[in-house]
Amino acid sequence: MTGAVDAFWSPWQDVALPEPLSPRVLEEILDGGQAFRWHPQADRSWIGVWAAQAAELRLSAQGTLQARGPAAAGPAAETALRHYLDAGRSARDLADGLPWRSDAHLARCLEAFPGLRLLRQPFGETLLCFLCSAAKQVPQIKQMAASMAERHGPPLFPRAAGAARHAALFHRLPTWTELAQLPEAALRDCKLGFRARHVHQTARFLAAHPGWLEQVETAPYAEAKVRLCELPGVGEKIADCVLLFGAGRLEAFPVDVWIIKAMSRRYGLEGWKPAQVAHFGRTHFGPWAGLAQQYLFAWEREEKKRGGSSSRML
DNA sequence: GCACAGGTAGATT
DNA sequence: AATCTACCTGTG
Repeated sequence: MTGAVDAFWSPWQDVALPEPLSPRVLEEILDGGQAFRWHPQADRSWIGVWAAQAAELRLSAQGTLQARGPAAAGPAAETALRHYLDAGRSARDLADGLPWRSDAHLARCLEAFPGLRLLRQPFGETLLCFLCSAAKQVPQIKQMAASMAERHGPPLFPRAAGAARHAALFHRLPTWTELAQLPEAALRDCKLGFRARHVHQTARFLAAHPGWLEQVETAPYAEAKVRLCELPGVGEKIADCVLLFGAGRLEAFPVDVWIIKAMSRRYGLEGWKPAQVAHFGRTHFGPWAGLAQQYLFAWEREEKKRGGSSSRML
């Protein structure tokens, strides 16, 4: 006998991942700056929404991942979740292709976050979230995404007992077509600030160019990046984030201030410009440079959280 | 009160 | 071609 509240969710099911995860690594995957729509719950589970999908994730004591979705979502949801998590691919095997044997710092990053993986997020909403990311920290980006979804994205499910607790959560983000209908002021009301103009103009551009986004998503990396940079508010960093997190292009190597600092401190690249760091990263880390970037990023964030003192020496 | 934040684009050296 | 600066807004 389960209560009415739990009738909303399907039973918990194992999600077979190639590697077990620690709570710390799961947090880094879901809340470490690649996705902005996962919310930690009091019981250490995570509730998240992507496209028209919703799921709750938790770890067993053994570090295996378990998931449940809205009962109404049906069996296709499991396939969608496995794709989103890129569950068929081993993060360890992928990371093994990085030059950790000759790079001691990278080696300790890989060791510190075993199983850290890149998500396969929907292309369009990855673009939207990273257009909002300029000069913002993760909690604020999450706030903007939540606000846009709640106000301008339709609810995923009819009101149900279980959904009521998280009613505000269970909206999908507005599509670019829907965004094109909104006045810029509506986006400013979602706390986007000057990013509202970028989102608005991008939406208008995409509305005027049907199929553009789909073409860019499947174009070769170099071409896709050039095209993305044509959008207002998209520069090299955001283009690389969209391609890495929203199109599975592991050769994309986004260079933000964290990576500048990391490369400066750990690799002695003091005073290097972003474009120089990007070139170094691509050549040093190789075809999966974007994966390396995620490990480096996780390391720096962790150190800051620990109040790392070495970050200020030299 | 004010600098700063996971950037970009246009102006100014 | 390299280096400022404005752009919104919450947080410290």
